[in-house]
Amino acid sequence: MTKYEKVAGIIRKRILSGEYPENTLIPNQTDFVEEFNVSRMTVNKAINMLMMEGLVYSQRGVGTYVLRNSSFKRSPTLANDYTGLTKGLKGRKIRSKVLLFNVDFPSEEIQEQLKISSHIPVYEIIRLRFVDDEPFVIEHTFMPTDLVPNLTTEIIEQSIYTYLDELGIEFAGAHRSIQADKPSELDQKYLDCAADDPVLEVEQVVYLKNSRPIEYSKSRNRYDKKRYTVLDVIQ
Amino acid sequence: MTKYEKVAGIIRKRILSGEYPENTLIPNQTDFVEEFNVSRMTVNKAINMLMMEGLVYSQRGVGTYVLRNSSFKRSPTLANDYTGLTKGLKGRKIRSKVLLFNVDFPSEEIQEQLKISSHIPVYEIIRLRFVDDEPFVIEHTFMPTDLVPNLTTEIIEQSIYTYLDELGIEFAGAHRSIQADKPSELDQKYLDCAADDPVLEVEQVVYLKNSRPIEYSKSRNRYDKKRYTVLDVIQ
DNA sequence: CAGTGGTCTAGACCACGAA
DNA sequence: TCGTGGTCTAGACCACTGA
Repeated sequence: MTKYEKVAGIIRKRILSGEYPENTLIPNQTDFVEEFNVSRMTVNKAINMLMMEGLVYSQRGVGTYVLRNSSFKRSPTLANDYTGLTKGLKGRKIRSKVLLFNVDFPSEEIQEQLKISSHIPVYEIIRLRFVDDEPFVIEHTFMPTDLVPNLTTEIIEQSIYTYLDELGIEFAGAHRSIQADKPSELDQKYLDCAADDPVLEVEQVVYLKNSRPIEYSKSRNRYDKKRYTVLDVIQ
Repeated sequence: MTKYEKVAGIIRKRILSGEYPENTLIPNQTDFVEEFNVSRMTVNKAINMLMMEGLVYSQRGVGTYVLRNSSFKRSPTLANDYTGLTKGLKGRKIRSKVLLFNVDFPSEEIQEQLKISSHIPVYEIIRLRFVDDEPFVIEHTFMPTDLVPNLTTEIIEQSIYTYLDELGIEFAGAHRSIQADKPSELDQKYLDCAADDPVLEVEQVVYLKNSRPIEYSKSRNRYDKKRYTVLDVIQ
C-alpha cells in the first residue's frame, strides 16, 4: 500500500461519508500536505486517482470539487469484466456448459488478433454460462496453446481465469468493442431468446503484462441481461 | 505543451513508426533522462501516458514493452463521443431534424440525473441526426436552462456542443451506459429500421468542470451503424 | 492581487525480476 | 547480485481564477 493510495483512501472515505459534501471544494493540497505529513506531489497523485474515478474534479486557480458523494455505482463492469464472470459476479451461482472445445491452427483473423504465427495451435472454446441457473451469456473464446498449458474440460467447465490466476499469469489490460446484433441460431437456442430479441456483443482482446495477447473472445448476452458502463474523464 | 507531453509525443512517434518494434523493450527511463534532459519523474509520467493509451506496458524489474505499433484505432469513440457528432465525425456532412424542442419542469428522474430541484426548467430535445444524408442516430436530450441560456431552434439544428464551446463552457467528463434494445416506433419510423433490427442505446450524463451535470441524454443507433470501443488498462 | 492546482527537478530509497 | 521501474521528498516556478 503506497502513501498516495492511503491518502486517496482517506479522502475517498470522507467524500463517500458526506464529510466533504457534493458540489463543494475539498481542502487544498497544501492543507493535506500538513495533515498527512507527505509531499504535495503525493497529495496531487492521490487526488488524481480520485479524479480518474470520477469522484472529484480539480481546476487550477479554483480548487477541487466533489462531483458525487455516494451510492453511485462506480464503473461496475469496466475494471472487472475481462476476468470473466466468476470474479465479476461473486456470490451468484455460476456454471458453464461446454458447447465446443477444440484445438486447431489459427485462421488469419485469429493470427492477427492474438499476434501469433500460423503454426501455433489455439484453443477454440464455446461456453454457455448460467448465473443462478438462468442462461446468461455465450462466450466464444480463442487462446494460444503455448500460453495456457494443459487446459482441460474440467477447467473450462469451471472458470478459466481462476486457473490462469493459479498459474500466476497477470494481465495488463484489454481492448473491447461493444455492439448490438441480431440473435444467431445459437443465441436463440441457448440464450432462450426470440428471433427479434437483440443481443449485446462484447468483443475483446486481453493482454498479458509481457505484452502478448492471451485471449480473443466474443461474448453475447440477451439485451435485457447486460449493460455496460463507462466512465470518461477528460484529461 | 508540457515537457512530459513532448517526451510522450516523441516516444509515441518512434513506436508508431516502428523504430521501437512491437513486443520489444524500449530504452529504460534513465536513458531517456539523458536524451531529453529532463528528470526521471517527467519521463515516468510520459511513459505512464503511453501506458494509459495502451501503447506500452511497464513492469518493475523488467522494463517497458511495446504492446502495439501502429494502425490500431486508438480508443476512437471513447474520448470524443460525448461532444456529439459534429466533432466526432469531422469531414462528414452532418445535419439534424428537430423532432421535439420543449421547455418544462423536470420529472423526478431528470432531477436526479441532472442534480437539480424541481423549479429549474429543463430543455427537452429530440433530434434525428443524419450523416451524409443517411439517418444515423436519434438523440433524446435534457439540459437545465440555467446552464444553457438562449438555446434556439437554429442552434439545435446545427451543433449544441459547438454553441457551448463558444460560450466557453468546459467539460470534466461523462458517465455512460451502453445497452442493446428493441426498436421503438420512433426508431422504426426515423432510423429506417425493421421491427427486428436491434438498436444500440448510449445513455450518458455529461459533467462540467464546476461539477454540475449539463446533459442527460439517450442516443439510439441502428445496430449496424455504431459500435463502441473501450480500452481498459489495469492499474 | 492572493490563492489555487500543474509541473518540474535532483536525488533518494525501495520492490521486483532475472541471471 | 544488478538493473529495472515505482514512489517519495522539499522546494521551486508557473498558469489560471476570482476578487
